[in-house]
Amino acid sequence: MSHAQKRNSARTESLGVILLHGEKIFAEFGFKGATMQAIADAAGLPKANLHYYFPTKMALYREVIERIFTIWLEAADSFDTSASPREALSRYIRKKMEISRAHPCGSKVWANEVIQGAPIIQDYLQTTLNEWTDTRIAVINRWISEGLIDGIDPRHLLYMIWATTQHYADFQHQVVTLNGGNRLEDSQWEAATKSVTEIILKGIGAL
Amino acid sequence: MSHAQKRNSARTESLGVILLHGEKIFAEFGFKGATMQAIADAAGLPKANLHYYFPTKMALYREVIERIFTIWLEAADSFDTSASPREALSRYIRKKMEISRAHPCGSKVWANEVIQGAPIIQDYLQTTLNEWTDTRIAVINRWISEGLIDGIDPRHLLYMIWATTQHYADFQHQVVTLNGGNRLEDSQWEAATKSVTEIILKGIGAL
DNA sequence: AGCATAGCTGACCAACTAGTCAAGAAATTG
DNA sequence: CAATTTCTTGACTAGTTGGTCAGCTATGCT
Repeated sequence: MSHAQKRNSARTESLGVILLHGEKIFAEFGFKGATMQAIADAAGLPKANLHYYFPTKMALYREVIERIFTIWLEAADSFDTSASPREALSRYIRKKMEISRAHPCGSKVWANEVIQGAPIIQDYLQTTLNEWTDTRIAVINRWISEGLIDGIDPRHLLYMIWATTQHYADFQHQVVTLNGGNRLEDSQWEAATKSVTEIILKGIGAL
Repeated sequence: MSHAQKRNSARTESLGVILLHGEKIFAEFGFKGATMQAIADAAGLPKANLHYYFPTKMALYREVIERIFTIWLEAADSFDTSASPREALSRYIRKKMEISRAHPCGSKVWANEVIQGAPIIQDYLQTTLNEWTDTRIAVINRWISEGLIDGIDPRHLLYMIWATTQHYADFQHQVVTLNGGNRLEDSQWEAATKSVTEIILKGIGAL
């Protein structure tokens, strides 16, 4: 490894560790409840080091939110508007379930943020999310007019998909507790994904 | 009003105001993020007055949680195990939607608590909620064996109902933003309730 | 009225928190 | 090697927070 790479990797490594544990602590305590000291302890770094990379707690929080939003956008793309309802929704639901499994803390930070009135992400909601939602509503309405699915309200269908898939991340603790205290296994995640997909697809007459 | 009633009403009134605004602030900032001063300001009382009724912030929080749990138990009872799937689930979903509308802050506090790993309500989850869930799973399995609904996994059906109905409370801000910034009207709540009920009932083959 | 009790509150304190800073360690460059 | 830049960190500060307490007011009782 060259010197340049060494230095660069030191920065990358520190940034990664801080963001990873920041996400965890913000997920657990919300913005106000999380402390820089707690994040520093979790990351195994002195608190002053965090302030070297992120001038304020808010700056770190924004970065964490930004990353989650990027991941969310990837899932959004999997909602293929040119596919059949069955295909498009199956893929979208599966992708959302995978994100819930791979990034539960990110989902929790997002949930916390929205519960608290979305002080930071308000602009995302009004612009990007709103536009994305409108295009998908149009697609779903087209499906309805083409007789591919029942005449349901597209908005409530989207809410149901979001709510249900994110439930497995945000309410992870409750799900685990009701699963006898054991984390969901591969097969249980697969079963959950299939259950959710089947009920929703059949529920809108897409089967 | 008699003297006894006056004194008693002073206590009742103060307790009610504190619990009401405590719920609001805890919903907005989580346990650690909420401050006694913020609750006091919201309630229009000096902070010391809160400590007269509740010795610690934790004691106030527990009381708030307790009240929400009571409301939740009422809804749980509306899941009539002797009714048909169609009737039992329709009534349960409607009740849950009504609670989301009438007690959004309570729902948010519950959500925050679960997201944070349920440090306070862990025992509720393991005992009361676990038992309630088991009895309902048994009922749903009976419906399946009687051919009244499809052979779905009861657990995931329950999660879907919880997630979707509570979404309208917990993610209220997101729902309102995507509704052009306007709170849902009576007719929109009714439409949401019907959409959710229809998709789920049809989705499990109960229609 | 006069005493007793419940309810209320301003002022205070010890603990904690975000953010600063100066001094130094490590890496990079010429 | 020496100069320069990047990175790291212990120690500090100003502001905030949960909780206390002595004294106050209002209510209830006889």
